[in-house]
Amino acid sequence: MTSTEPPVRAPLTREAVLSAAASLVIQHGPQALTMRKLAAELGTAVTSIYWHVGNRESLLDALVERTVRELGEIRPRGRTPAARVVSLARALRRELRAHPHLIAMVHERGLTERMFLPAQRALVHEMHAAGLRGARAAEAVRAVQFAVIGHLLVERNRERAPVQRPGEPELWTAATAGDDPALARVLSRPPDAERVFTASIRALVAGLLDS
Amino acid sequence: MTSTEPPVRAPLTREAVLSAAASLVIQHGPQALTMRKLAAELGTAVTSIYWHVGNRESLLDALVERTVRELGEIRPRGRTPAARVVSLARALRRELRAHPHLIAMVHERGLTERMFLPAQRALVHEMHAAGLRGARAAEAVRAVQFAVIGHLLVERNRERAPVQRPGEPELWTAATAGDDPALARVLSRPPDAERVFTASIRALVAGLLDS
DNA sequence: ACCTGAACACCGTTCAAGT
DNA sequence: ACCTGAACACCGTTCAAGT
Repeated sequence: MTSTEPPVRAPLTREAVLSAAASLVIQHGPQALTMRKLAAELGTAVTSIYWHVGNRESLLDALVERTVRELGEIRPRGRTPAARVVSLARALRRELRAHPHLIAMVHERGLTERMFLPAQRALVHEMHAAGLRGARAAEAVRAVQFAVIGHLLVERNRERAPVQRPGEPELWTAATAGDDPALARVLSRPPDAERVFTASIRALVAGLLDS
Repeated sequence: MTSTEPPVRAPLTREAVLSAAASLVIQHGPQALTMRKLAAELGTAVTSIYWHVGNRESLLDALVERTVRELGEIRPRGRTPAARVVSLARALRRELRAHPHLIAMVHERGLTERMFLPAQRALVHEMHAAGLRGARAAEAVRAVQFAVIGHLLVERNRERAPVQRPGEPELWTAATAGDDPALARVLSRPPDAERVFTASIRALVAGLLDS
């Protein structure tokens, strides 16, 4: 006798809103997360969302909280402290690259430091093992941290805007490269982000640990 | 006899549109650059702007072109190649920090590489002077470039979202710092971006040049 | 306690119409 | 060649009203 009623929807919850929001961001990027699209996705009125999460700002805050909480633990590998720091940095990069959109949102909402705390602890441990202490160790930790985040931001951006106008190719010919055709060849091609990252971190850590 | 006419406005030009757009961005940030606010600023109808610059996308493109073209030259200082590379990086950072909003737009529109070309040439020169050539030199150039851009992006973000919740202070106590109170003290305070940058670049360049 | 539609003040963009 | 207002399809948010 109830078969002609409108379909019974599961009652809207804060968690359901957050999950739908996350899936929108993961699938179509942050700009796809509008209150109206979210409501459509959930099959509710736009205004219902407001009752559960306040407004768009606090929705984003909550989403970011969730992402930070869910970020996995990372374990260093390798024998020397330098190798272990490099492995931490690479693992961190891999972890953060898993959900680039969400990470971007974390960053944009100023929670990057907080997200980095577990990694920071591990880094401190390795710096101590390498014989650095106090302000020196702290600065080394921060240098690695900035490098990881910085490279991620640069990469994310390259991926989002791959078309470089006029583009490097026509700008690096053998003539402009100080008679170094091999260099011209490498610089005229888009960089391999992973390679640049690994090389940078190795050099950075080497420079930090022996001086 | 023409004194009661509406005030004669200088005819709208593409340049006038670009200048007004730039000033809006510099003063109030990229989100303040809406077509309607721009029209209000110029005292014209919104739609007039479209005649001169096409649409919002091409307006941003043109704005970014202009910024890139106006970026000044940078000269290396110092005696050793390492010192000269560090000085290039620091000058670059200072230059880019002068108009953070515009630089952010350049980056978001994928023109960062292009903007970096003059600096890239100078860096290549120094890498050659330091004895690096070919792929090794190219990778070193890219590492420095990524480091400069990366640090800038991280800093810009810290400045935009200075409120860190819960914040590092309560997270770094002597107890959690592996018995290193000096380190805990440094890590519980917000980093001095300039210091971190200089230390990072020095270590990176040292690591790149001697291995 | 939860959900709704109407309404408001914003967007970018198109288009037909003016000079 | 240049400028205009009206109109369209989008935003986030508020609010009074429903159950």
